[in-house]
Amino acid sequence: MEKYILENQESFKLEDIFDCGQCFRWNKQEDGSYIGVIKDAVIKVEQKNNKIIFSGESDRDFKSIINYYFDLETNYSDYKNKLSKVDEFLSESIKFGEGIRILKQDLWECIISFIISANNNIPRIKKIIERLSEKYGEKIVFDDKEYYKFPTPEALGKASVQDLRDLGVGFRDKRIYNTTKMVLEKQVDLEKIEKLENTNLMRDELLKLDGVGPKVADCILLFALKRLDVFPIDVWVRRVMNDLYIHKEDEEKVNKKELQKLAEEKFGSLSGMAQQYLFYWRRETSA
DNA sequence: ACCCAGGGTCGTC
DNA sequence: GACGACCCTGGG
Repeated sequence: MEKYILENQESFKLEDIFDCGQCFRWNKQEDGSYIGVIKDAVIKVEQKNNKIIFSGESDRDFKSIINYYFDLETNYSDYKNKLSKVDEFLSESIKFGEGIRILKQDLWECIISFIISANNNIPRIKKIIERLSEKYGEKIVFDDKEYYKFPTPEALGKASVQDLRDLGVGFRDKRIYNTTKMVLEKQVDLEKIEKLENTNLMRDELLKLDGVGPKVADCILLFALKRLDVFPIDVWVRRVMNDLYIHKEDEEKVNKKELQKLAEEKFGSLSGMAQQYLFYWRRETSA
């Protein structure tokens, strides 16, 4: 068992990081710690006073996995200072979600996870991803309990449309099936996407995948490819942006272009960060 | 029991 | 560009 301890780490609260909607595979334990699977490693994180303790096992360098995944080279104070100056709403939302960090998640896992997220709710999304991993992912034993890696494209490629439907993914069965095929056949080359410089070129590639529309593409860009200039618009973001800035009676009539433009003007290259603070704030504070 | 919404996308018009 | 359909589950 390896351990890695951080002291006085700025911008790091487990609840904020794991409950802000960016990831689906971290589960809170009874003692307040969280356990999750990062690629091939099961990791446990606990936060006590000013210490953050990571424990787990991995073939790769434990510290570098953590440093990378939790984006520990980035200083979030700079982001927060800039965004807090935008207006009182941002300042308020940042105060609420001060411990948020944007995780650098696996691209493939992120693609499938957000295809599943379409017109779905978070508890169900998490359950579906667990079932997919149990059935098609490799087993790992940690602390005498069983965990499962997220399935590789090759492993998931063994599932038929019907297999997926039987697992409870619903109408997303064909989308997952088709996207897996496209990735396996390299009609969309994930390694190439990761090397692209331009956000729009990356998005164009992602949009070729079945089940990936503008919203899902932007989530993938933000949560796996670390593009902070995107602004994923879902029902919650539309809601909070309308309440704060637009004030239309019927929030469904707020169009996406208007919101994209507003985000670009107000948040610019930090739009993705702003989106997370606003989303988390609005979702957690509304009954 | 019934209705509705949930981190949208797709096919069709 | 607008519109309905779409699996399933939890909550009112």
